[in-house]
Amino acid sequence: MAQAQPKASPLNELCSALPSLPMRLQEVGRFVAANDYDATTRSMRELAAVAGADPASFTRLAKAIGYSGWDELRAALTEARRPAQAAPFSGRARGRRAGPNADVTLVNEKLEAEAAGLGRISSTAIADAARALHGADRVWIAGFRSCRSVAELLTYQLRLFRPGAVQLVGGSGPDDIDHGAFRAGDAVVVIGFAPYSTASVLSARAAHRAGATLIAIADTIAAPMAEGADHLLLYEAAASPGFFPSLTGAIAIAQSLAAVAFTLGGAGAKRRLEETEDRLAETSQYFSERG
Amino acid sequence: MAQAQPKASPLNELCSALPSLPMRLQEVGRFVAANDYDATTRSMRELAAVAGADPASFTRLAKAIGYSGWDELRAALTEARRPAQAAPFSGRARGRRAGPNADVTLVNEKLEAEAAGLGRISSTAIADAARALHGADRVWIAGFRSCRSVAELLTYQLRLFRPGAVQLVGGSGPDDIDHGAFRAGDAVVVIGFAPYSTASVLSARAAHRAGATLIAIADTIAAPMAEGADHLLLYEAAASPGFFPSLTGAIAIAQSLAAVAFTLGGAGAKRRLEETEDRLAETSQYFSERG
DNA sequence: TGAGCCATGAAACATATGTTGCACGAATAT
DNA sequence: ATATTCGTGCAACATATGTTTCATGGCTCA
Repeated sequence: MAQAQPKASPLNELCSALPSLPMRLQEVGRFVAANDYDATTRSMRELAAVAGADPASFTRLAKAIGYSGWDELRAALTEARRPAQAAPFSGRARGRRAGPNADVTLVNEKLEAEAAGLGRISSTAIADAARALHGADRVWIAGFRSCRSVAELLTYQLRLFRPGAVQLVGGSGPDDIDHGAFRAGDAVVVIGFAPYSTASVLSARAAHRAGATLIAIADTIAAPMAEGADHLLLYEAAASPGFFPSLTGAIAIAQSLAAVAFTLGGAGAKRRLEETEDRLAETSQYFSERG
Repeated sequence: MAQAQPKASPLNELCSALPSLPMRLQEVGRFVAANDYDATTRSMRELAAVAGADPASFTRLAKAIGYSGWDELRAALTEARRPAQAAPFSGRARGRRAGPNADVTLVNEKLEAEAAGLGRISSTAIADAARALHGADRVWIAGFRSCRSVAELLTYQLRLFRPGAVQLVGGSGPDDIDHGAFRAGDAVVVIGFAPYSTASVLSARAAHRAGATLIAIADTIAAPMAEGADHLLLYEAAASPGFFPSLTGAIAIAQSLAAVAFTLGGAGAKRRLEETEDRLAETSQYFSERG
């Protein structure tokens, strides 16, 4: 048992220890994890009353996960919650040398670059495209290979409030691609970056040929699916280090697109969203503690 | 003339009342204002020791500002510091003012918040998880509903250099879920945020039960799939405005995970990636101008 | 079935907590 | 100059806090 986590957050060690604990302590532990702010401020007895448990359980919980008592656990939690001081943080220096922490450095740079990339997305272009999306009779979404995840996310979110009008191109496999279904009045969203998959380019061309509104999400103006696009949403795929282009920007665009389209949908969209959520909840797609 | 500030924060009323207080109470009051976090957590006597004052001063300070005692002041400070609750989906869709550029503003806010959220991802946790991924015999990836897109992206990227070892849970539909397939030595990645889909929670539990390494990507430490997780990667889903939780952070984590796992794979991973790309190119999955 | 173990709740314990009364000293008013 | 008020520290108070102990009930294992 090589538990070599030198400095884990108290909540982490709590959660990882949960499953091996007695039932009651699990409940209490979950309560603490879910209400960690109150755990640090209110008293043990108050917590017990709200959680519907015995005060002693908290002491036992603390001891069960290695602390000397509730006081010590609480102290650890408060320290973990302490707001980030405007600290000098000498450690954040950009040491680039490859050492045992080369991985961490890689991740840091990646995240930094992606955060910067998000800033270069054109919000007006997104708003325009969303209006086009809102006005379309039907919406088709095409993305293949690594872009498939973006396409599916956009499809999923749009379907929440436009159930019948949104279609994922090739949703049931490669044979499901029917570019002939595009019509004038439709909107087609094509997502892609270099190297561009053949299917995405064909989708874009078919959309253009059919007279549908073409919305391209791509990494370059020179992208093949950008030719003849009515709306072109650009993001930086190559900016971040790593072996593979980044999709963070594309995801951000997709989400913004869905969000704006939703607000344009107004009360009707809101109602349909609620209906969908209710249906999901009723069919117990969602998990609840009381199982 | 009544009070000009109808609903001032406790700290504000404290500061505005400071000048008219006795010297010693001013010192104590300033100390409380400067260390309000400790004021809510540490005890009165501890504060007195650090501030170099008498414990009674705190009680007197509270009464001087209009509270019944230190307990009441502390309670007010505690409530003021309470973190903003994450509202359910449809609940947060309301309340957005309609204007000519409301859409653009919405997008801007969203992108800004997401860029900020990326900064709070723990890169060391990702590096650790990637090592676990690298060491695993097989890798299972579970994500459902809106998280499905993240799961698919991670599956796709990992498969590029570990073709046989990576499996998407439920890849061929809901009937394809076989939690019994998890074994010790496997790694299981579960992605989810509130409201948590039942399938994801079941996957996490099955992984834990099977003795597999559980890597959870979630929005909260209190997430059900985080229980018993060997690696917990957190991102901010609720931070950004919009009708739906943001997946940008989860995508960023997935990509970083894949990137680090790839570097750990070394020359072998690089070779397999090249093989995969060559194969895709040969079968004309990729578009070329001369195509 | 019986013995032992463990989880759990209630009550008793020692202690730390917030509060209040008191004494002393300085500043102010008469 | 004396009397009074007010600010301040100290110490005692009543109480709430975290902890521990004990009795009970359910469970497992022999």
